[in-house]
Amino acid sequence: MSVIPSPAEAFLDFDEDEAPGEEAPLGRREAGKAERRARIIHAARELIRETGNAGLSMRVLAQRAGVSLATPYNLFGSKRAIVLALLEDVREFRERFALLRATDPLERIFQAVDLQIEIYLADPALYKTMWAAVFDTSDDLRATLWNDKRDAFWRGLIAAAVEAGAIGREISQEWLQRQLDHVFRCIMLDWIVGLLTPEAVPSAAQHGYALILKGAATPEWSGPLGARILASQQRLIEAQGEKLSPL
Amino acid sequence: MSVIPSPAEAFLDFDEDEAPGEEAPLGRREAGKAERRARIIHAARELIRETGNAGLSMRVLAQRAGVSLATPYNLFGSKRAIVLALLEDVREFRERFALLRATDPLERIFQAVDLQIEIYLADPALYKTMWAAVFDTSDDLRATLWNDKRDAFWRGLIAAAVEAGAIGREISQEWLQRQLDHVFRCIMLDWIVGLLTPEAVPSAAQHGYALILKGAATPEWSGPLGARILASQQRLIEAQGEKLSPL
DNA sequence: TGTATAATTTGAACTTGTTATAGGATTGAA
DNA sequence: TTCAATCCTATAACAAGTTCAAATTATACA
Repeated sequence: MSVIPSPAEAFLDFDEDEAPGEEAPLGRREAGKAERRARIIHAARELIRETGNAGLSMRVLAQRAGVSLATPYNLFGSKRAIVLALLEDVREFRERFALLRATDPLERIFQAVDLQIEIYLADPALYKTMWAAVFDTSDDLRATLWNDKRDAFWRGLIAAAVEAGAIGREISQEWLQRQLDHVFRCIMLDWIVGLLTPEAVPSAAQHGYALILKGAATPEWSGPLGARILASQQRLIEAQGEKLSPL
Repeated sequence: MSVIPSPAEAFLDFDEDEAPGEEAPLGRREAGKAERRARIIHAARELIRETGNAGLSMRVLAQRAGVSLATPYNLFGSKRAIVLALLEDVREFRERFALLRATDPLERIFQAVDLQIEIYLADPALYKTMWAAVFDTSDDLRATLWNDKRDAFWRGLIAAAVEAGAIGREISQEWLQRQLDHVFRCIMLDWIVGLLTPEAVPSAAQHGYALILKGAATPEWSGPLGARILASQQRLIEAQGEKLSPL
């Protein structure tokens, strides 16, 4: 019985356990499969970068990858699964985040958000299609993006803020994280459909995160967050004045 | 030159100006067009209610409406536009909201959110497909849902809260509304893909709105909002304990 | 080593949203 | 009433995602 590996699994394989302890029994069949899979992923990256979202046709992809049209479906399951399988940025994200040094636990959260957005906006063609796939409601691949590693990272940041006394202990960390994620996701959505200009995206995220975090913060930490709200909305209004009104 | 009316226009027509002053020159051609349009809308409603999201095929829809396959495209433009044209709930929403009497301006916001959610959850088949169309990023119908009337209503609620001294005057009302909307939209998204059980949806919305509003609130109004955060997250955690973990 | 079995690629076919073309109906003017 | 212009409908076709039966290949076992 062949099981189609979810993008999340493929992603997990990539991420940490690079321990090559159990690669020995890789028969010729598995090796070929892995190579085809890699070729498909590679071709998909190329095609998206070249032609953008709409340019990724399964027939062109199959031709480019040197396989038949049905093979991507056997190996990944659907077009959407292929697009989501491109998401392996967490390694890069972790490396770059490790370089940041912020003592303030809330500052760390904002830096993480900024970094995430910077990565996405640096490669719009790729990540716009990827995020469009996230918002595709046709099939049931929702668990893909919110994998455990990603969750654990953000929950760690929030837990640190609680430990530092920035966020009240009575606040549910799980739901705080979730509401923050709502803001992040919708900002990505507004970005890919053009309701937010790239310049406004970081400020919009800062603004939303600051609002929610201030709602969850202890009184002592409320002040800086209020200042951050004002600063980010100032940037947003200014950017809006220059460009056409994005709303 | 025939102009395809956007769903937003059709929606606006429906909403307020029912003044039948200019219906006289409705020739036989226009009358037939209006009737076909109504038949298509009616058939779309039926089909979605019967078969759910995936069951709405354009061929079946055309057959059910007694028109040719091309007619819905001529009259509406796309399948997505038809689904979005089903959105005419604002009249019902306004009527029911007018019945609510809350002196507290923030309470009014929470009641409006609850009411909105109640309307959506009362007809899951229809509104799940409708919201799925909202999150469809393929074409450029994004301005449809966020029409001026809807915006004006919510902005009015926020402005009233500012006037009452509940929300700081230094807060940008436009961006506050937008961040609230982010939470609302993502909660709808989580609902339609099954990440949120119907029972959890109202509490999740209350929770998100309370967090953001507390972040924007004046100190005097912060206390009740904090209580609301705790109450809603309590409900969420309890609901989570009963069901399978929705995350 | 040879063969049976299971898994996997493949090319064709199916479904569905969308569009181009051709034919037909409606309106306004002579 | 009749003619011409215009708009609309319907058929067919196209493009893209997805699936299915058959061929092909690798593995397991004698």
